[in-house]
Amino acid sequence: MLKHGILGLLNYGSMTGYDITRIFQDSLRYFWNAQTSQIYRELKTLKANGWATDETVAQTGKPDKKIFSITESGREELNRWLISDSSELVTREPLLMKTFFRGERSIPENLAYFDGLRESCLRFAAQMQATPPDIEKYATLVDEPEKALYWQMTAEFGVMYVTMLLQWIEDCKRKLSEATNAYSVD
Amino acid sequence: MLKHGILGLLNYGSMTGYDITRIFQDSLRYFWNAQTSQIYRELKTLKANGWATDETVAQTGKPDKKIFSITESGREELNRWLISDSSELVTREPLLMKTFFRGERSIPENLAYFDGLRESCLRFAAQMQATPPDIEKYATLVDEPEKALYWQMTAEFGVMYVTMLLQWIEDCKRKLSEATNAYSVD
DNA sequence: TTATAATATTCAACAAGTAGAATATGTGGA
DNA sequence: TCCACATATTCTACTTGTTGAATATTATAA
Repeated sequence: MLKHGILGLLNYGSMTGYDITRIFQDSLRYFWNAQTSQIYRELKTLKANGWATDETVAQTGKPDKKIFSITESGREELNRWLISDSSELVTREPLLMKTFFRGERSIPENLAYFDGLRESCLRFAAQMQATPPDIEKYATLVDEPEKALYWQMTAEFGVMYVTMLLQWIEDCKRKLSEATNAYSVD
Repeated sequence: MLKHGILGLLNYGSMTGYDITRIFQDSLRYFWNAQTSQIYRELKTLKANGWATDETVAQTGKPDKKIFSITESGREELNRWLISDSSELVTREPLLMKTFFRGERSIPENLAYFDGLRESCLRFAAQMQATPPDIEKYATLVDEPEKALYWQMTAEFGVMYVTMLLQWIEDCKRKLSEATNAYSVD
């Protein structure tokens, strides 16, 4: 999956591992967390598969860099991936795993747990609000402006997701308050 | 994470790898996909860490089984995990990775792509509707009925998530229709 | 002068997840 | 009789993701 994400970026234009790392941090981080080390490793795999080539460029004032370019075979692979069937709705939701087993802890502690989640959501939402300009920035990467449409969709997913999460958290807290009232009749 | 999920189940009562596999398929599959081979492997790790013990029980008419039980140290680990900070909102959303790069494909094809996603969501929603009885079934596993409250929360997350997804898909399709009208003026 | 930030890449070790087959036992139905 | 099914576990090989450090160059600011 990360392989194909990188291939997708290279398809916009040749770039270095460093560029890719920054684009991930700026734009794709909201739905995919990639470590620098993993990006460089996948670039090697891409090259080994013949999906990309690299060229070392000496620079003055900066370390040398390796510019990666997608190959024809890489473009084919990208499209193969895009048209492949993917009814993969279920990934892993660490959040829910931890919620599922919270019966072990007290209701007040769990209320605090949900408050913590709420803060994370608000931080995330604030970051989402702060970053739309980045999408504009990378829009210069592509030739046709319609492509930015799909980027916008993923950004909107982020907004909807965090809104839903906040709603869910409120529902959970309400349930816990009701449970507190129900179990502590004094 | 899977380790702790298994630990959480063992905390409800001693059980075999086979039991755990079925519980994952019945109840936790909606937010965590676990392979049988992985479950058995993690059980070995749990034992190696001293978090669980196992006892082989011979059966008549069925193969022998290994019943795993959580240890005191395992309970401590479970609680350590539960109280540990986890502002891990961002996992990986393969769905969005594929959406992000759809600019490569035509608008009609992408409309079909979203229709496919919609079908997956509807299937998922139908399955969600069909499975609530399973939660009731496993409710007999626990001593205190309040614990089922948290299971219900994760189930409701599933419903809200799929509802949100369907809404998002409609929004995306609408955007694409508008784009079609905008770019093909004839 | 010294620290630090930005640029740029690499590596080792480990943990976690995927894919798929292999093995074994007995029941119930066609 | 033979097949499918439920029960129950194991294994190999591979891919992917995590952690954290190491290395190198130059500009800029304190």
